[in-house]
Amino acid sequence: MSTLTNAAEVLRLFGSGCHAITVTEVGARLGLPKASASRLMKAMRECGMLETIGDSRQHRPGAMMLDLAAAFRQSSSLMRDAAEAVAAVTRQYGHTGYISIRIGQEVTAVVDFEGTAALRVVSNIGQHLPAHLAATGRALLARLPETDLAALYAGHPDLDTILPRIAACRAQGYSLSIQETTPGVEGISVAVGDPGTGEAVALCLVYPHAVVTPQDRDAMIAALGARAADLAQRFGDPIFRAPDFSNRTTP
Amino acid sequence: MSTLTNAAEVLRLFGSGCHAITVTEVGARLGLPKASASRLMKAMRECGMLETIGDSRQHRPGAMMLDLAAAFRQSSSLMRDAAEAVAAVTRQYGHTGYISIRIGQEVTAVVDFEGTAALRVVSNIGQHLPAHLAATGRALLARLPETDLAALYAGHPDLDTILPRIAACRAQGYSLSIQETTPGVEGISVAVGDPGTGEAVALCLVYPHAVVTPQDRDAMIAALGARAADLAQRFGDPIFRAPDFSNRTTP
DNA sequence: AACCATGGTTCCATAAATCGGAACAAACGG
DNA sequence: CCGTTTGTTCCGATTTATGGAACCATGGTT
Repeated sequence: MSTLTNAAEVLRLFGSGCHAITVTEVGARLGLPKASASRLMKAMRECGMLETIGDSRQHRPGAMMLDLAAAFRQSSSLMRDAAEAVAAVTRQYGHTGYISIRIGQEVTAVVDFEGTAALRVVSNIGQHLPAHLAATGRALLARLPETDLAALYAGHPDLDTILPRIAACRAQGYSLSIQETTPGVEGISVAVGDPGTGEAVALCLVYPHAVVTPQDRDAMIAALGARAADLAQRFGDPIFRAPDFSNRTTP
Repeated sequence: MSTLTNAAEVLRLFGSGCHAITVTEVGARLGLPKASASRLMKAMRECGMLETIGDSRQHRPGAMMLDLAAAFRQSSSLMRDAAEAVAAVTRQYGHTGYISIRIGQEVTAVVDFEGTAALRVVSNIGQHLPAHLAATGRALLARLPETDLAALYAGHPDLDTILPRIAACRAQGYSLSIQETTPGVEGISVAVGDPGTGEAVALCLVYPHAVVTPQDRDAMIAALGARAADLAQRFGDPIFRAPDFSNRTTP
């Protein structure tokens, strides 16, 4: 294994809920001798990929990662415009909004806008969720051709539940999640893509389940859908389908 | 130069306003033969540090950088709590807020909260500014002992302007920036640190110059100062000084 | 359609980096 | 103060990177 690969493995350790690591921990989790872990992390510190927290032995990603994440977001006009669209809807309704992308079977939030309502959901950027268990994920999966979707989830234990659920999202043009990942939290999502780059993003609004009536919800879905439709037209997305309540299959 | 160093150099190219690069461009800007640039970037792609945009030859940072930036933010309870504090003030006044950190002579925004006011400033995370030209930067510089400050700016052409300006910030306990980096935009900032880790962050509010009266401004400075004072007490920051309008030296 | 120009990849011998075990140093906790 | 845990340095053998040149691919132009 080369240095670069090992460095990437170290960085990957920060993936889910891990904010700080030590040399020993890296050695243990990657199966590296501590000499190698020590040398590697020293090199990573010296080039800015890692930094120590204060002068403790704890390491976190270097501050340069802030710039890289920003570059990632800015690299796609779809993401920029989608963020702008969600921000507008968030301001209109006061509920937290964000945009997500799918990577394989997972979704990650890219940008978020905290709501202003008294009861609001605080979203957590950088957290991965199984795509089929999130509104954003299903909205994105619904964009895949049936064959790709089947291939992606081939052998998955819940395959029989997943496919029809995605199909329903495809038919109704939006996706809904009621207290699925977090108790009391409900979310709606609509996806749009850019055929020029092959990217797709999900626009999403989350709010406390208790404070929103079905009528409010439909209004927000329509608002999100209208913004997404605008994006779809501007980017020439041939897959986008606007929310259609007559095909509603969710409560 | 080792592979890791070169990889870091490549990533650093995304630093300021550059969202996408090609193999040739990397070769040119780093002075690498294109064979090396090609091999390096291929390796970086394979380990997730880079990805191509669509199937073009443009590269951007890998999606993993989103997680790393999130880990960076979450690694510090000071940053987390400061973000929470700014979010509260942003909701209260409707103006965009963010927190920044200083790295050498520069400041970078870490988290931001977009305002809700009709006229609002859209902040840009991941953008570097010279610390002495930003409200956040001066608030952070004012935390340095005079000797460290002088050392940091030794030989700087504007040294004679910078030092007194920082001293003024130190005396009044906050920092003000009127149409300094962006026409029509005004910002206020207060800094607080965590002696445990040696970190310091600046809390900041930005808004259109025209819509805020001096009275409003003082109220917002006081609100920001109160939140910062709370943080300072909880973290045991010995340097923090609350805003003191009797020492006011700015308009 | 053929061509050129640009940008990207592969090949190869040389040269330089990494590898892990073990000894060493530092920091921590009791 | 000492034992324990954690991190760093040293070393030659081995693996890997390096860059020039030749080789493909792509897209635009005549």
